[in-house]
Amino acid sequence: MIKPLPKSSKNSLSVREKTYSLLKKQILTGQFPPKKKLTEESLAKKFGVSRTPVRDALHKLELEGLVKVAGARGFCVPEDSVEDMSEIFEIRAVLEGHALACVCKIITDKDIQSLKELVQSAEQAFFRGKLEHIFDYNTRFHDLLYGMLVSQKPRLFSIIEDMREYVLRYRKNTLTHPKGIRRSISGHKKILMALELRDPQLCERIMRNHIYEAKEDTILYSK
Amino acid sequence: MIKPLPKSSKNSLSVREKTYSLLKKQILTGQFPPKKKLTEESLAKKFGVSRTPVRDALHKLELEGLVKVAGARGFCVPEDSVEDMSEIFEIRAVLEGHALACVCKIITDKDIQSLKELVQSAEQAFFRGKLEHIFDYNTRFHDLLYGMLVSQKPRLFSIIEDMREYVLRYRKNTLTHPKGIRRSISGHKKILMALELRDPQLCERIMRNHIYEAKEDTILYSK
DNA sequence: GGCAAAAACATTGTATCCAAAAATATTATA
DNA sequence: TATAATATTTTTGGATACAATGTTTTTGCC
Repeated sequence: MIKPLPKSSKNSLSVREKTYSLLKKQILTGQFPPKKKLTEESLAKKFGVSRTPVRDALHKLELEGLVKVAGARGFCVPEDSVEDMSEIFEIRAVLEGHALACVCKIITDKDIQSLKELVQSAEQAFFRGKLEHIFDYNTRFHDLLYGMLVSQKPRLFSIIEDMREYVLRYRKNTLTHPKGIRRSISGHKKILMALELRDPQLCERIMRNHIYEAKEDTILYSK
Repeated sequence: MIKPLPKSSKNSLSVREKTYSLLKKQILTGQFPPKKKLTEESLAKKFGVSRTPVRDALHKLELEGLVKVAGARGFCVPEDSVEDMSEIFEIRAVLEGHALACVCKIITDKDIQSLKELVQSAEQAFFRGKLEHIFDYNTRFHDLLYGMLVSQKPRLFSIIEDMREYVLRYRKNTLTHPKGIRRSISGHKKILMALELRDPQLCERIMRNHIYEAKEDTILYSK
């Protein structure tokens, strides 16, 4: 017998969702000069949609801190601020420290192996001078790591994702500096070690430290 | 000479903001049965506004986890789930632990004194059997504590606020049980002690523990 | 009566409209 | 010319209209 159909999962994104992710991407890749006012009308024209989905997107992005209200009216991309970035990294350190402690309780040997391979690939890319690949390996390392949390701790996962996304644009600078790369790779090795020991407290400490290092480097190299 | 005017700060809330907080309040006080579909139209009629601000409010509340998409269409208040609540408390433990460590670096003796008075008031209310006041003292204790963070760590503050708000409805039960109250008050005393010592790491440990206790009690007494 | 197709209905998504508010330009006056 | 009052334009907030898409009910067939 044929089953009663998988309930037609909607595969086409709504205009709102498309507008939202497009706008977000453009903001994260620095397409809008900070402080410049974003008007609904012009964005709507740019994306070929009406003001409604643009408004929705702007409001959602405001909650994420990617745009903020400009004076009494309208939105703009906020200026980069060290304090702001610092705070985000601090929150990340605390949350991801906890997340790694959770992960170490459920991770399999196989997953650890995959992570190891990613670190090795990053290291090889570094030695071969392929600095532009390192950012990707880095991202995949973290994605694989936290992907294990999605089902058990969906909220923790999504807050972490938001925060990482937010600082992504700054990180791109850091991870082209040899010193930043070396620190990052050695940090990942320590993480692997802590995971292999399945020691939650150690995991937490190591991850916190890893992110504090990332914070330092990001502040250093974004100037 | 008269100054060029303080730029007329808007004091009247927009319809959207009013709708949002009204709906939120009603959800948090359990006015909508879980799983029942919330339709924009009916809410709009109920609040005497159009669908637009209701839609905005629903989308915002979705991000906070106070409503979730129901099937392919519309929203509903999610059912209480122990896993969900547990996760929130865990995140709170981690974030508020960090927050207290931050607070202990900037808190004044005067603020510590105010906190002490709040704890004493709560204790007296407990001895006098005024259980219904304890919840308020509790809230004021936390408000005063984290209020010190607003300017320096606005994001940390607002995440913590969201999480606390989210579990508020469950806490109300807990804090009418004598055992829960006793644990809560003794937790606050420990927090004060750690603050007086200005020991960040101790602060973090104590606060984490305090919130884990709250989690246990909440799960226990909400059944 | 039970099931499937289709029609009717309900509800959301998107666009547009209008009014209120703010920013900007213009004019009058000193 | 500088400033203040006022008119004009821009832009947003909120309501409404309409289209698209689910959902439910009805109807016809076996």
